Amino acid sequence: MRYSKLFSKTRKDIPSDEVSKNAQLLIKAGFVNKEMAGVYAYLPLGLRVIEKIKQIVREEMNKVGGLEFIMTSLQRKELWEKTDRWNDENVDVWFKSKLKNDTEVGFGWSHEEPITDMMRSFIKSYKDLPVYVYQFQTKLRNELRAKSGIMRGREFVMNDMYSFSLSNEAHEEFYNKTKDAYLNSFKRLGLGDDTFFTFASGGAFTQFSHEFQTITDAGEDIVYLDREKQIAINEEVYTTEVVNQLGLNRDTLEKVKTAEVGNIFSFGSTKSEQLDLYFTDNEGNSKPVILGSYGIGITRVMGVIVEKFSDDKGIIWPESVAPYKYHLINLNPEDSNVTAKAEEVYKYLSDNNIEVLFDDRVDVSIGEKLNDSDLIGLPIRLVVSVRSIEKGGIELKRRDSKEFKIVELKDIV
RNA sequence: CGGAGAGUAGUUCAAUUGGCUAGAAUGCGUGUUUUGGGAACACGAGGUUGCAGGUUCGAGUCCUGUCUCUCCGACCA
Repeated sequence: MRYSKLFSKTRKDIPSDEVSKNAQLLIKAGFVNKEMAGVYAYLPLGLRVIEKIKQIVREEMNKVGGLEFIMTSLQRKELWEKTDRWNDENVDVWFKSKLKNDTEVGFGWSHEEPITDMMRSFIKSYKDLPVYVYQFQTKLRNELRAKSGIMRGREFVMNDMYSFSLSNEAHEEFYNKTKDAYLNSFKRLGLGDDTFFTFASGGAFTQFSHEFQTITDAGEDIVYLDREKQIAINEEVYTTEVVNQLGLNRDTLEKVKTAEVGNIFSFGSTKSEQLDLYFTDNEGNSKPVILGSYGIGITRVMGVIVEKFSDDKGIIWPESVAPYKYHLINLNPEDSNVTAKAEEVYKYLSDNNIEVLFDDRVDVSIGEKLNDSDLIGLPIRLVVSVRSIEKGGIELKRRDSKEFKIVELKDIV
């Protein structure tokens, strides 16, 4: 991609009303644009990051047997009335509207009810189970107060998976596989070292639900962490009884601030019973399907990554989610030799399907190009300049390092 | 939803007690110079001071309403 063709620009100043680090950096570097409080547009660079995150999660969900699909944003009121969650007193984040004929509809803040209802058409027999489906959906939530930049918006991208199993044992097995898939996802997303499996309040069916909490000051949760055992307890269920039950020692737990990046939840048969999702077992008995719900906040993960990986110059993307791997700079576009060499490098990388952002701008100062490169934060910077050619080639520098070396074309990849 | 604060150029901010043609930086445009860390100079464009109403000889400034934004709290299945 040629930077000269990219419409989004870096900027020196950011709107004063944006205080969160993630949104400040993402706006400054030209990844997102704020539409209104808690609502952000994702520009070409930002979208590439989202797609990278989605792809990692997609691969992990596929590994446990998930099938990708996509549900609707418009939802029927009746379904949510069956579970008593249409009422604004029970769910305070609804966006609601009306069809022209006055039929009330809701905008999807979750898809648990619609998917459970939809499965009534497809799950009739024990032979139809299990079913694991997931989607990447824009969720709409009428938050009373949006905050923390892209980490808590009114419109955000979420990966949600739903499991339909024929017994608690079968559910349990899938649940644990998914837990590992989640941990693996966060590892691949660059958050592995600071993301912990966390016991949290569970609702009616189970004592706990499980969250994946990433340590960051930008978070909104407090957890008590046992680093050795790699598990944590959310403040909301932190009691001596729970500590003992989990075989932990209160004295060795570390209190840390975290952001919830994922959540997995067992519904048992409660929701199936409410929405009438039953199957016939091999003895002809009618039984409720066992449900599980699993979610990863895609855009929140992006925000957390920015919060954690940056310095005073800008973002430092983990390689797995960086919009491009290489940031190629033609530092002296007025010099025909330099330009020819830079174009050669660009062609070489492009021909080999290697992701590269090529700063080919001719009317921009050297300092601005170098600063933009630090701000955007791609993993590897390649500079072609009069000086680099004198030294024998291309200057290669990692974003997270101060050292650089001179390399030739064939050494880049 | 409770509490607090703020809306002036694309952006960041000024503007004395209510008083001159609402300024500066940055960004943008043109030109000259410059070239390894957001370069220098010159010229230029850019505003219904969020919106509506009111008080006044006179309102960015005071009053009323309204919209929006931000922060703290509550909420976050």
